[in-house]
Amino acid sequence: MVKKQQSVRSVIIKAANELFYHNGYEETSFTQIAEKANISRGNFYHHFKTKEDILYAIVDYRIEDVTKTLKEWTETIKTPKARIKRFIQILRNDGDDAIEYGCPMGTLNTQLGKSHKDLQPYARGIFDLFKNFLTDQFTQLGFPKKKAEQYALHLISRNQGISVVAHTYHDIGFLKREADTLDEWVDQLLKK
Amino acid sequence: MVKKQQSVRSVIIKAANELFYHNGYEETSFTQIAEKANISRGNFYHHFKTKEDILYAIVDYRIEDVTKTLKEWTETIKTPKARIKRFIQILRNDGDDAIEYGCPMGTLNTQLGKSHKDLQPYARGIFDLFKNFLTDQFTQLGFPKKKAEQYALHLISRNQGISVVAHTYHDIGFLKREADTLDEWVDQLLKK
DNA sequence: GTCTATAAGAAGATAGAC
DNA sequence: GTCTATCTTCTTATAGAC
Repeated sequence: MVKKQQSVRSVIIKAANELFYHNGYEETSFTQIAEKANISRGNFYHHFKTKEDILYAIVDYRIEDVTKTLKEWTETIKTPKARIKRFIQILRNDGDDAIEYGCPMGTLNTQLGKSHKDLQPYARGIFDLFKNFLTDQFTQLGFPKKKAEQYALHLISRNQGISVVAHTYHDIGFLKREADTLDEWVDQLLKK
Repeated sequence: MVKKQQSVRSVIIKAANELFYHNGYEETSFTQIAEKANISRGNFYHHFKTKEDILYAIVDYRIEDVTKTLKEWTETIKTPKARIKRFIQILRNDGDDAIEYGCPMGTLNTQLGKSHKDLQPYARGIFDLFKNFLTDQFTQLGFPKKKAEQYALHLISRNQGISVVAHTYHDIGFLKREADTLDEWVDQLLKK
């Protein structure tokens, strides 16, 4: 069985993506990325001209990844309510990483909001994917567009807060308890 | 009227505190701090031996500041419920800064959680002040210790989520709407 | 495309004069 | 205590051989 050859560019992006998530953007050097990707520092510059370039590429990579995931959810999960609950389920599934490193989407935005304000609007595109997806679900449940959007942002906000506190306290129990509370919030809202 | 002379150490801490909040820890250089504090780079090292030293000093400064604030709240605000609502009110009062830079407490922890894992537990001390304060209020309202602590963390979590999303979208309307929703949550909880 | 070698600059940190 | 001058190390980035 032949494993599909990954392009060097793709290997670099995946290495950098993980390093940025674990150690932060500013704290990650080209040396580290090159080592993790098993290429020389010089070769790196053949694929990416500046450090910002790779950040853009990483955001694109994540957007592509999330888009694929949400498309799959839409196709395989039948009801809007179940899709909303699937979003909440991310907290439990990725709980260990969230405890250790926070939410990949949230921490990237928080960091860029300080060090690279020009790039932050671009990174916000990942939030938009979830926001639009959730808004769609609430709209399909009969809520007017504006209300649907507010509920979508509310859910994302709760999700982000849980990640921040769970990360700060390294508390997986808190995370699971709050995920349950979020599920209950959805149940209450849709019971009316 | 004579203005009280601030110590150089205090001036450095305040300058660094603002720079760390606005631009991030790793992104702030000694040159920037020295410029803002109007001292030479060399003088800086007379007061702080390493960059970590100043981070510890900043956390101490913030802890002192928050401790003073919470003491004042306890003395001037009569009911536990009103004190809890005062916590929520922070969102509205500091909304403009939150939109621009996020929550000072949350973003510091998020950043240290990546770049300086050893320092993060120290910075968590600021969270603990609010956590203990809110736990006290819920306890005084008759909730058992464990439940009181869970509600305290729930409130902090909601507060953090609101800051992250409001910062990401630079949306003050969202922040105010969600602060109102949090107030309602408290009303509902205490109505029972 | 991939490499080695190296440049140019900024960072944190130190030494020592005043 | 405060300054200027300097050191060392690490960073991003480039040049040019293969």
